[in-house]
Amino acid sequence: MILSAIVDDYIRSAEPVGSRSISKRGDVGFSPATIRNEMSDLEELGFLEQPHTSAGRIPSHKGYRYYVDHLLRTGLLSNQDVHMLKGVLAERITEIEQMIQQVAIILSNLTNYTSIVLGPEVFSTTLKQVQLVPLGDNRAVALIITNTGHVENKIVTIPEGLSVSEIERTVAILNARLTGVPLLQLKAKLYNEIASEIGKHVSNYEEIVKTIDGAISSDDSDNRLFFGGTTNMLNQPEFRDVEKVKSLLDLLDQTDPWMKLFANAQDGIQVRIGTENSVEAINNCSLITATYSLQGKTIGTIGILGPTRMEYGKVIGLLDHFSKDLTTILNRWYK
Amino acid sequence: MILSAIVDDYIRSAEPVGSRSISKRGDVGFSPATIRNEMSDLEELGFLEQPHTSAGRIPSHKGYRYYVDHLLRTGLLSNQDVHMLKGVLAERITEIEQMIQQVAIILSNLTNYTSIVLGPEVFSTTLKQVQLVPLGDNRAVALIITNTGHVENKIVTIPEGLSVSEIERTVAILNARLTGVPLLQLKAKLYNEIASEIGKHVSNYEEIVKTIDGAISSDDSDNRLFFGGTTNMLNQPEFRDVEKVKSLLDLLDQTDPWMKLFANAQDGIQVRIGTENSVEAINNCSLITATYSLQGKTIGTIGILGPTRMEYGKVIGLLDHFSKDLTTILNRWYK
DNA sequence: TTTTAGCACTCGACGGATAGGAGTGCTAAT
DNA sequence: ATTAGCACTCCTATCCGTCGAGTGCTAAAA
Repeated sequence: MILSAIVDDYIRSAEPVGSRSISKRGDVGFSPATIRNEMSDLEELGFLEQPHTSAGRIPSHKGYRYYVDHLLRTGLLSNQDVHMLKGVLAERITEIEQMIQQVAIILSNLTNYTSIVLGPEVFSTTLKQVQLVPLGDNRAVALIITNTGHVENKIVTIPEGLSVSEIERTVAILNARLTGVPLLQLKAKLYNEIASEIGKHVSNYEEIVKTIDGAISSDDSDNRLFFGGTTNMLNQPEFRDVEKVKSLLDLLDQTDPWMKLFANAQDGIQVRIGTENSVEAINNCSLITATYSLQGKTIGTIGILGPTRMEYGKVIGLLDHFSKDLTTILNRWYK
Repeated sequence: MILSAIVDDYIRSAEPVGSRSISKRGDVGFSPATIRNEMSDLEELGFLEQPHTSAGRIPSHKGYRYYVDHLLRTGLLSNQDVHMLKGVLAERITEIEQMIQQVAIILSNLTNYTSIVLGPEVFSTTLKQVQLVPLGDNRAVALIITNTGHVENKIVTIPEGLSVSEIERTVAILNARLTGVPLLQLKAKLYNEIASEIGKHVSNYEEIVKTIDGAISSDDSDNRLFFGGTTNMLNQPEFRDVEKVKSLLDLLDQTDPWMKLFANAQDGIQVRIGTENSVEAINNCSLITATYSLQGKTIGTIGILGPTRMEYGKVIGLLDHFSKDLTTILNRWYK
């Protein structure tokens, strides 16, 4: 009970909390002296730490962990929040990416922290259709359409001396053989199986295979990561130091670290506190993530990054609600 | 000569410069006392200011302006820089936007300031071709291809009860009548001229005009602005205060202010110092811009944002070189 | 045995005082 | 016209004393 009170207080004030202020709150019916004794014990057990002698206590990582695992009462969403959520998700949006970006913005607005949203994962996204649209000048637009409704276009140069019927046949083969194949496997499949088949129908197939290769090697791996409210972090007192701001912003500019952080995401809500995050720049932050899915398969992650001193209850409640709503909407949409 | 020395020194050290340190530099052959007299005069004329009595002087906005207009010797690019530049621009890139983004990154790396690049302007970009690619399910991908080589795709829902030939006819009309029209005028033209013509050939033309409208109203106005090295600013001593960092970063998140700042860009290099920028958050910054063009028409802007205390000579030289190279390459490419 | 009151002690934050130094402005000499 | 010299100003850093929040311990109370 005392640990819970300390964490709550610290989350609100960002300052070491002393025995007297706990006692005065009313929900703990003990005198400061008693609380002091307990706090001393809690410190010995590793749940609290003291910035210096004769200062109040602040929760340690272990303390936060215990708080999250055992003491937390997940906050219910306010009506206002739910209403806002409904409004956004109800909008008819044609592309999944637009929606994802919207989600990132809303999340950061509601929490005042930074949100990170990972769009549909490449390895569960499959090819739905390939289209080639001629532009003249030996150029064409290759359209790669995925099962998540995303359309990607790429300009390709068509090899010399290829007849229209040859091109049509090639596209037909691609569609027949590659539909339903995960994007990540396209390349392997192209070389292992399709290339030879194309060779049967088309003359200089080496050139054309190379062209296809260029078209399908997607370069949008970094388009899948969206951030919202990056400057919200600057409001937190733990980022009053410009050096820390810089290292965080530099991190937000990169893609790789986030992929690693999100890679081992299990289904459901996950809370990683401080050094539990493998990236050093956010060792005094906590990252809470939730997954969303399509047709029973997890396809993406939404997350909130805040200081370790973040409002776990509220954020967990929000992410839980959000991820479920997102899943529902996506599934209804793609039926 | 003395003003020049003071500005140079201040740019390097970021600290008020005194008479003694100027005298010691050697290139001004006077004693501190003489320099003091001159400095006093310069202050009276408004070129210098004193943070407080008995501190050194720093250049005022007027001082910077005079320095830039009359005293500046544009720094030549180092061989290294030129080489790096060539390397990037030589790469064969299929989309103009990729190149623009590359440019932003390189600029910020070379200068250690923040770069802002405005891609091909909507009002000089014209439509080259419209294509409709059916997806099944009453859905299709509309492709909008511009003269700058950019392809945009949008998913549209085709109104019920429209025959294939009707659709084909509609697209043919669009291509015949809209090719060469600036993107910004598409909408007006659609309603004023095309709608009635479509009406002659197609039954429920209201629905289809609405669909076309949805497809051509581009939402990528914010895709045209690229930033590079946003965190570079944090290295500058004038941004040791988190509040300033926040107001700058908030500004970088927006699009509108930059459009306004870039709107009245004339051809060639333009230097705007401090409060000459209409946006308050960058009143202690300078913005240097240069334009690039295609077929003689200015189509975009590249710029560097730094503290007023920025290395004008180096940056101006770099931007000049860069914008010319960019123009050359673009023109060669689109011939 | 648990809880509480009392008290001495610690340590950081805040404020005033002081010394040092960089730089100026003025005057008189060169 | 330039320079040396000197008094003066004002910022910065440092030291020191005070204040207050908070602890830890001991002894008394429940």
